[in-house]
This record gives sequence, structure tokens and C-alpha cells, in this order.
Amino acid sequence: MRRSERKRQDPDLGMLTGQLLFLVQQELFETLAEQGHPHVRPRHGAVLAYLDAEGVRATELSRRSGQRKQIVGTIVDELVELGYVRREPDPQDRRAKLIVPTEHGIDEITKADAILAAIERRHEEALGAEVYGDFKRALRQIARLQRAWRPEPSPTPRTADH
Amino acid sequence: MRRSERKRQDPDLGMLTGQLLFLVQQELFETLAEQGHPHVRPRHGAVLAYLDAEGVRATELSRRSGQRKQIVGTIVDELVELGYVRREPDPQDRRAKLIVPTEHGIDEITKADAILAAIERRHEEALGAEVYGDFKRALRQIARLQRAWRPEPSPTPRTADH
DNA sequence: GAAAGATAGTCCTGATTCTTGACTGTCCTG
DNA sequence: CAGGACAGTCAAGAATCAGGACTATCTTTC
Repeated sequence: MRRSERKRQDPDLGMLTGQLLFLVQQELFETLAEQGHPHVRPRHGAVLAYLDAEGVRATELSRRSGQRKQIVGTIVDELVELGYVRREPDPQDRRAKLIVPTEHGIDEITKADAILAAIERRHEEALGAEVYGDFKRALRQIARLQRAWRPEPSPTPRTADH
Repeated sequence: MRRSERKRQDPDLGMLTGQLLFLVQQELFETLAEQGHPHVRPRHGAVLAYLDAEGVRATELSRRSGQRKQIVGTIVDELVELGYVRREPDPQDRRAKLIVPTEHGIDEITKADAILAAIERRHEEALGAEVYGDFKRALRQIARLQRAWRPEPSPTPRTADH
């Protein structure tokens, strides 16, 4: 059997997660567009998904989302422009600003959560609650294990690589 | 409890697949770099992952990977430049060209497959063969179900939206 | 077998997203 | 209070993707 056919019958973890992520994002953002949020794009999720009603610092959003703070800055610019968040001075630290969702932003966050919950509920009904629960548990654990990956503690730090 | 804390304890399907994809890609391409392929990037996977030893047409690669054929064209340009594939005329169709992996390309494909297999084997050992098998089966099925998503056959095509 | 439409691959232009380095103002530690 | 760390921003460039258009070839249809 040709390799590509074998791969198509048993796609690896990377292909599967990539395809699933793409499809879930597609449903999420098309549905959000139908529900009054046609201008939010996947990249905005890096900020919106990690907000709190009382506000979060940009650096904290950067840490949580894995995006660099410059990216978070431009995303927040866009979301301010679109009316989803506003910047407020942080009373704790005059360098920092709190990113606070507006009412429109809270509506988007609520709807996005509901859409994702609906997607998961659909799959839960198709597979059965127990099977889906096991799946989700395994997925969480695998993501955690994969996070712990590092090739080596690098015994020779920047010595022979020139 | 604040929403972001709840989300961190029970991240949704989108966050989990996104994080896992990123982490798996990171391990894959860092390891490939250590194994003699420092110039392949994630985007090249859209071509390399779907090749066959006997060659595949660019349009077929576009269909399989979901990338537009312009993208596939530029990726093939890069891979030719890097010595991973070459273009051969398709004897069946003078418009078409077969994208054929070189020896170097086959080496990359083999190593990439092995790295992914090693990742999965690691998780399989951590979770147990049965649990991991169930997980992979569920993941395949959920990806298939999600592929079937469409909002509606659109009963009112472009009428009241202006 | 000639005309009409479909398909394979490429070119080009612009938008989007990310990377990198540097900079100002504020905080913290000794 | 001096030195370093940190929050956020500015700016330049690379990487990636989207869209329209074009040529050459194939396929269908009359």
C-alpha cells in the first residue's frame, strides 16, 4: 500500500489535531458572524478567550495565550476599535493597563463559549457521554504531557554550534 | 470563580487542540532540525506529508492538504530549492507535473513519520495502550463528525441581509 | 473534428499575521 | 538613589495566505 494511503487511513496526531482545530475554528467564527460578531477573527481569540470581567493586564494575556506582547498590543488595538474591550489604568501599577471587556465583548465571549459548548455537546451525544468524557480527559492529559517536552536539559549550552 | 480560571481548569476543544497542535509541531520541527533537516518549516508539511514515492500532482496535493494551489506551488518551489522534491512531467497529462520526493525528501518523510510515531508511543505508554487507542479512535471520529458540519442549507439565500 | 468549457499550473498584488530589536516610563531591590 | 527588571509601545521586515487573472492542455459536445 502506498504511504499516502496508509496515512489517510491512520492519520497521525499532528494531522488530526490540525484538521480538527481548523474545522472547529471554522464553525466557531462562522456561527459568531451569524450571531452579530462578523468582525472577530481567530487571532482575536488570543485576547478574548483569556479576559475577565474585572480586567487583565496585557502581559498576563501574552503569557496565557503564548503570543508576544507586541501581538497582544495590536490585537487589543483592533478590539478597542471594534468596541470589544477598553484599556483602563491599573491602580496597582502605573506602567500597566487593564484590558476590560465591554458589554459587546462580554456578549461575544458568552456566545463563543456557548458555541464551543454546543460543538462538544454534539460530539458527546454522538459518541456517548462516557466515551466523550474519556476522550476529553485523555486530550487534556496528552496536552499536558506534550507541554513537558524538552529534548534535553542541553548539557552543552551553546558551545559546539557555530 | 472567575471565568478565566474555570476555563483554565476545563479548556474547551478549540483551546486544547490548538495547544496540542502547537506543541506537537514544536517537537516535530525541533527534532527534525537536529536530525539533519533544519530548513523544513510547518508549512512544508502540507506538501511533504502527502507525497508518494511515485509522485503526486500539485492539484492533488492542494486537494489533500486543503491549501490553495498557489500556496502548494510556492511550497514546491521552496522544496525544490532545498532539494527535497523535483518536478517531473506527468506522462498522463501534459499540463500536469508530478511532484516526486528526492532521496533527501524521502529521508525527511521517514524521519517525520518516526518522530510522530515516537510522540504517540510516549503518550501511549503514559496512558496505557487501551486508553490511548480509545482516545485516537475518538479523535478520528470527532474530526470526521466535525468535517460534516454545515450551518444549514441556507433556506433564505441572501434576502433579508442588507 | 472544431468549438466551448473545464482543468493544471503559474504570475502577480495585496492583506494578514508573526518576528525582532529598540525605546520610554515605572517599579523594585540593595 | 543607582541599577536592573518589567509594562507597554513603535517600527521594520519576514512569513504566510487570499484573490484574480492568464496560458497551455484536456475533455465534452455538437
